Amino acid sequence: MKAIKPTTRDAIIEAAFQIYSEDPTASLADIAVRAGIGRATLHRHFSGRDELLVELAKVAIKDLDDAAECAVTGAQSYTEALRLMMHALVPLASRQWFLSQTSVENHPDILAEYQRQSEEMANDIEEAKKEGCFAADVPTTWIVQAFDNLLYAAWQMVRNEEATAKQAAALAWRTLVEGTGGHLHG
Amino acid sequence: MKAIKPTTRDAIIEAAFQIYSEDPTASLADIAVRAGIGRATLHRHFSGRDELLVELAKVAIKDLDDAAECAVTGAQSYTEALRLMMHALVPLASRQWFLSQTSVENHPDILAEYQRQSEEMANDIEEAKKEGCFAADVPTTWIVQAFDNLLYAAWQMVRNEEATAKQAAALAWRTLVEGTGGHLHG
DNA sequence: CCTTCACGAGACAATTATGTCTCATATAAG
DNA sequence: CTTATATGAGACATAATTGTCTCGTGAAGG
Repeated sequence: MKAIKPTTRDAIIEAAFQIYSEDPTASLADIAVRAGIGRATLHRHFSGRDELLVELAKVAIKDLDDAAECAVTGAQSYTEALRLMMHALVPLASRQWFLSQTSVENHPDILAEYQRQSEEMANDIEEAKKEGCFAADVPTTWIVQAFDNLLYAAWQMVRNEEATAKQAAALAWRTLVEGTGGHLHG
Repeated sequence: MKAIKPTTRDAIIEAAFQIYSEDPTASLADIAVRAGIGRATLHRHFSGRDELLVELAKVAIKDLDDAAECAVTGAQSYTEALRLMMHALVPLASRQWFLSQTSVENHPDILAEYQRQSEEMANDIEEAKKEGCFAADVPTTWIVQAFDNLLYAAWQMVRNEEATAKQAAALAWRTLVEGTGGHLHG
C-alpha cells in the first residue's frame, strides 16, 4: 500500500498545480493527461477530487514553508530574509497561487496552517519595518498583499519568458521596497 | 427580441463577474442564484456558457476602456493619467481579473481588443517613463505586470474590508512608484 | 522462469451540469 | 378587460464528469 512509486504521485501533484494555475475548471482527465498517466491511475493514488485538493494544499504549504525556512536561516536580518524569500518563492508561485485561490476553508487543520503561515509573514514584515526596510505608515496587511501579488507578477514574467526567475524576483523586490520610480526621490 | 429588460441581463453579468472571481468552477445554476433569477431565465439571455463568457469579455473590455478613457481625459500628463487609472480601475478589478484569467483566445476580435488595450497601457507607461515617473532601466513589461497585480492587491484589500477603494488605490500607486520602503532613500 | 505489482486502456454506472421545453403567473401597455 | 412579454418553477433529455471495475501488459525482483 505504501510501496507506490513516488514519482507517479509527484507527477500528478505537479501536473495538478500547473493545470490549476492555467485553468481552474480543468477536469481530472486533463490532469491525468498532463501528468502523462491514465485516468484510472490517478484514482489509484487519490480517491477523488476532494482528496487531491487536500493533498495539494498540504504539499503547497509544506513546499512554501520549506522554502521560507531555508531562506530565513541564510539571512542575518528580517529584511534580507524577505528578499531571499522572494527569490525562493517565485518558482513556487503556483503553490502560493493555489492556496490563495482554493477554498480549503472547510478543512480546519489546513486553514490553521495557512493562517499560521500568513501570520508568520506578517510578523517578518513587522520586524523588517523595525529594521527600516518598510515605511511605518504603510499598513502591514498591504505589504503582505503587495508581496504576494508582486511575487505572482514575477512568476507571470517568467512564464511569459520575459525574464528569468532571478531577474523577475529582483524586479519584484525592488518594486516592493523602492518602487519602479525614477530619480524623483533621490 | 431586443426589448429584454436590461436590468436582468445586467444582473446576470454582474453576478457572473462576482462568482467567477470567487470560484471559477461555479455552474450556471450558481450564477443564476447569485443573480436572483431562475436558471431558465439565464438561458433566455445567453444561449449557454460560451455566449455568456464572450459577453463577459466584451463588457469587461468596454468597462475598463471607459474607465481608462475617463481617467486619461482628466489628466494633464501620462503619469497623472496612470495614477487616476489606478483609482478608477480598483472597483473594476473583477473585470480585469476575468480578462487576465479567462482564455478567450479563440475569439479573434476579443483577443485583438485585449491586446490593443494592453499595448495602450504599455504605451502610456512608456510615455510616463519619459516624464520621469518610472526608471528607465525597469522593463515596461514588468511595470505593466506590477500595475495589474498591485491593482488586484488593492482590490483584495477592499474585499477584505481592510481599506476603502480610495485608500487601497493610493497604496497601490505609491507602491508602484516609490515602493513601501522606509527612509532609506529620502 | 515465475510472481508480483503498478500501470494503461477501456467498459460501465452514477452523478452532475447543461440545454430545451411547457405551464402558470405577474406586470405593463393598449 | 385584454394582450403581450418577461419571468420562475420544474420536467425532461443530453452531455460531461466522476468513480469503480476488469483485463492485459511490461518491468522488477525472487
